[in-house]
Amino acid sequence: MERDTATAIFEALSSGVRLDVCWLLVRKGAEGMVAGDLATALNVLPSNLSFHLKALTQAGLVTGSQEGRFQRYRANTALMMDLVAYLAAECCPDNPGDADRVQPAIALTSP
Amino acid sequence: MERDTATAIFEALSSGVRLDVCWLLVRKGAEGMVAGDLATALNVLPSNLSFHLKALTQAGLVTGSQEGRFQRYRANTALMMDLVAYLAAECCPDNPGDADRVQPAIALTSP
DNA sequence: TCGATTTTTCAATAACTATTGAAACAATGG
DNA sequence: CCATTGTTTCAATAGTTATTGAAAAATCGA
Repeated sequence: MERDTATAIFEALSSGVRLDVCWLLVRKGAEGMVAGDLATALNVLPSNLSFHLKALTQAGLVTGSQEGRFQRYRANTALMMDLVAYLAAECCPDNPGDADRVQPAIALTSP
Repeated sequence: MERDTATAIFEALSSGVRLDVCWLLVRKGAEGMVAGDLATALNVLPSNLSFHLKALTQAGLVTGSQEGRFQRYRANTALMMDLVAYLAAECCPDNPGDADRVQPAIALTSP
């Protein structure tokens, strides 16, 4: 993962509302959630949620698809896992340069 | 890790300069780096670097210690690994609720 | 088609962030 | 004690971000 991609994703995750959206959508899996239900569940104004969903979409963390007059959003778990791998690789003190060796960094947190 | 802690860390990592600082300090390990050397290595004005180091310190990602008239900074790799564990736990679609099962999320990126 | 529903866009505002150069502060060495 | 070195603070500026309510756009059901 490139540095600018990483910073864009981190910026997208730097808001409580957006973090809530992401983790809620992750838990919903392939089913995802419709914008209105997300707004209700998170107690956020629809216009404000739309603002945050746009940011998350531009970062690639969620995708939206139209269903009639509803807009369904789903988490991009593949990108999220890419981020985990990137972070693990960079945080591993004896960094190998890419994300091939993520195990050691994880092992230290859950031996 | 609590949500507000996570958002604070993500915000700290949402700048290219701060990301560079973090990964450079991680690679330096316990030796760390002096502020001036960091500024030179990253080609950033000292006053600007100080601004970013302050942000990273407040987020807990780096620590500073005085050495004579130098200020040495080191990465807080423990917190970084906590973040990896948090992310992995939240991104794992069948989220167990905490960071105990990070392996499955990793395995998908490097089978 | 008409009215209702869902979502996005827009405008206005307030607050925050990054950058720069100058000044201030702190510590050292002569 | 003074000049120098390293770092931080400050002020000014420009750009960005979050929030709200109103309006607009899109879709559906009757």
